[in-house]
Amino acid sequence: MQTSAGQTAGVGRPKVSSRQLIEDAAAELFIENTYVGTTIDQITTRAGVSRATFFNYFGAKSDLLWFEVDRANDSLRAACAAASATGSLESIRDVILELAAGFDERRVPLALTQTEVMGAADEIVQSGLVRIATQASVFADFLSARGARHRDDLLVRTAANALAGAVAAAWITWARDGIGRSPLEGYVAESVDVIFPGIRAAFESVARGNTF
Amino acid sequence: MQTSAGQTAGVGRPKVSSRQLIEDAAAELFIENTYVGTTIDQITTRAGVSRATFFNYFGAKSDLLWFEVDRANDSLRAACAAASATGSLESIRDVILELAAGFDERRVPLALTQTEVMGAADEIVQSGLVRIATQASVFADFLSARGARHRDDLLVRTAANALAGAVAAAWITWARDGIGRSPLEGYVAESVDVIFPGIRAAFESVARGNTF
DNA sequence: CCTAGTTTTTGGACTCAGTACAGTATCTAA
DNA sequence: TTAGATACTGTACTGAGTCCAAAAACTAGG
Repeated sequence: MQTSAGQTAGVGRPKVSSRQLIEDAAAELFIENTYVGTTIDQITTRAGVSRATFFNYFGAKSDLLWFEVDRANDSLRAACAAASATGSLESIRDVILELAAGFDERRVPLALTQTEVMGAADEIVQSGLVRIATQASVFADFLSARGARHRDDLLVRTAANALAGAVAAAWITWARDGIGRSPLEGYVAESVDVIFPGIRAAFESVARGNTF
Repeated sequence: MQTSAGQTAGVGRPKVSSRQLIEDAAAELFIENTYVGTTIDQITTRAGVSRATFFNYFGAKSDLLWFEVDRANDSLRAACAAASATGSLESIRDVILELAAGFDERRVPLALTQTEVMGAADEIVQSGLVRIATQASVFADFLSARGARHRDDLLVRTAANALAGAVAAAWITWARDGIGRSPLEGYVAESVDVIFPGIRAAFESVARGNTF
């Protein structure tokens, strides 16, 4: 769950490229033996690193499935923080679409290649759901800042969850459509636009002082 | 993950009330030692049952946190199946509200009492997310039947996820509001009505043959 | 060169959830 | 009584995740 940049300024024992080694070894082994059929021991052995080191870099085995998404979520959080200062409520939509547009089409998350192979083990599903929830949390922060409402407010939570659900639907459908699909951005736009007008209306209604 | 009704028609060794014994022992121990601080061994020992029996009744420790919700989801699935034969798209809203109205206000899921005590361990969050995903899956089945579209269709998925997200937002906010809150049904209605018009419109637009 | 301080890496012991399965207990039906 | 069915138990195993003390590799300062 860490994304440590690892800028060792000089002091202390320097990092070996452990993180990258582990990621690569894992990617190989997942292809050979599937995610479930691969143990952390095998990964660290192939990476030429001790098992304990694994947990210096990753909080859980399932983190290996979601680097791309985790990085994307980091970008999302940054973009939201920037937009929440200046932008309107509408800007959340823009941020979401930009993120989708900027996502490297060729780097489909490892997780999704795994679900194609086998029927998506519980562990994979759950770790994916965590990422969706994380995204919802980012949305909630943005919306509560924009709407001047509490983070736990029903409207904020509803909007955040619904948005995250819609985005997830788009990403999953896009991933399932396989090679030859149209760009991710279009999927996300379609999906979000089903939901967004209702959210906009609700926030405007609240802003006008109607009870909610 | 099972909810076996356990109607032993007669043949075979009759069940002792193992399931109930386990549930009760767990509820006690969770209060005494919290969820994370309780092991399956302790639960089965107090229940006077072997550890192996635990896994005859529950697929995972976290299932103990969600009986009520799992039962509610079973009802939901049944109601959706019934409604998908006769009702309109609108009936999904009715089903959701009925479920909320029928939920025993005093039986707040064990999970939520746990998150109050401590900061919601990952395991608890994840098992909760699984329930939300299950609900989304039920919605997707209904919507694909009603809309004559495939279960993996982008619109179906979007609507199902957004609905599930909205419902979850309502339940969580309701639970957090603690004693003295207004009925759950009101929360759910507010939440769903932010989302639902957009979904209705999208399905109608599709039904008219517009590209989506 | 030596030393002190810092950070990464390692090895090993541990807990606990979840799986597998063979064997036993308790019931019904014939 | 016996055969078949189902519920329960004991036991052994795998593997994820935690903890911690110690070693390794480096820098800076004397």
